[in-house]
Amino acid sequence: MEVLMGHPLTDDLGFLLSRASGAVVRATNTALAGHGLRVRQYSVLVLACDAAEGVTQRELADVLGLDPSQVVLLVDELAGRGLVERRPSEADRRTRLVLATDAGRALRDVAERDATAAVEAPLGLLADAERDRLRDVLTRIWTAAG
Amino acid sequence: MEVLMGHPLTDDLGFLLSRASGAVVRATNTALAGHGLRVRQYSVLVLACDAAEGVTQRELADVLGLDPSQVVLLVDELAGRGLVERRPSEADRRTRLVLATDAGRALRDVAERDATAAVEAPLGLLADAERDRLRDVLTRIWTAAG
DNA sequence: CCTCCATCGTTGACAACCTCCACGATACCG
DNA sequence: CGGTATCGTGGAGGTTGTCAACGATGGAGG
Repeated sequence: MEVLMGHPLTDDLGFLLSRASGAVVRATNTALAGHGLRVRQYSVLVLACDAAEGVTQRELADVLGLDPSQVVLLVDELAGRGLVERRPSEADRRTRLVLATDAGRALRDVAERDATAAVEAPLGLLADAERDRLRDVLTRIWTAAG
Repeated sequence: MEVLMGHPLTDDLGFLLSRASGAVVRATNTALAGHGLRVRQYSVLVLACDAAEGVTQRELADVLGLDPSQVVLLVDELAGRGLVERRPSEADRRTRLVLATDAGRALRDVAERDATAAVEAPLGLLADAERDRLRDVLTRIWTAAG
């Protein structure tokens, strides 16, 4: 069918996706700048804090949708600040488990407050049901694109 | 209340947004590579084709959420390939209107097919109602973040 | 008319990011 | 034991994001 609609581009889901994502990332970055963090680093830190047994860098790359070589640099920066540490895995000596330090967990807690506050403006106006629905749709898009 | 939920990061809308966006942009970029286009350029081209009277570069920057300096380079590349042209505005001589050429419109048509086909995998599984809802939510996020 | 200030496009510099390729070390399979 | 695959790492090259200037033009107020 595809009869006349509004602006072709502002109807394109891919465009709307990247534009909204850019805005949110921008806001989060400025909020995290006070802690010397960028969103990428913050994401790695959260994942490290979240995994009691540590996370493989390969797992980080898969979850974040990044190239493994990027993860190396991110973990380097976090480790250089003592927020995470690399521990060799006993099960598979190729992998190095990334674990959050106490300093890392502490920073994550305070940074999380600022991060959520920063996206309160764009995302806060969504109803709870809408947020759940959006979460579901975005994860489905991600898995379908894998 | 904020009681226990799933993975903290995979519940973060900002993260899900940027991850899904990255996947879609990646797919679109590889699809457009055959035409020598990237998503940015393609977006500019679409907007230029869409505006019969031409678009100001400032308008392009606003709609795309980009820095004006980026728009300059994008239009340069498109103009260098004869896909768009810059015409001085009579109303405001500071601005230069970006207009699509016939070649630009022709390329846009064929590129659009490949672009939509590329995102068919991640976005095709969404029902029409879901897509409308997603469009609405994403535009609201964008305007709220402005 | 003239002055002050805002806006548009443009340029340049710099950091961040993405993509790809290659390598050593280790694991796994036969 | 030999061949193949995976993990982390490094490097190269291109793309994007951010910011600060600058000249040219427009617009408002005296």
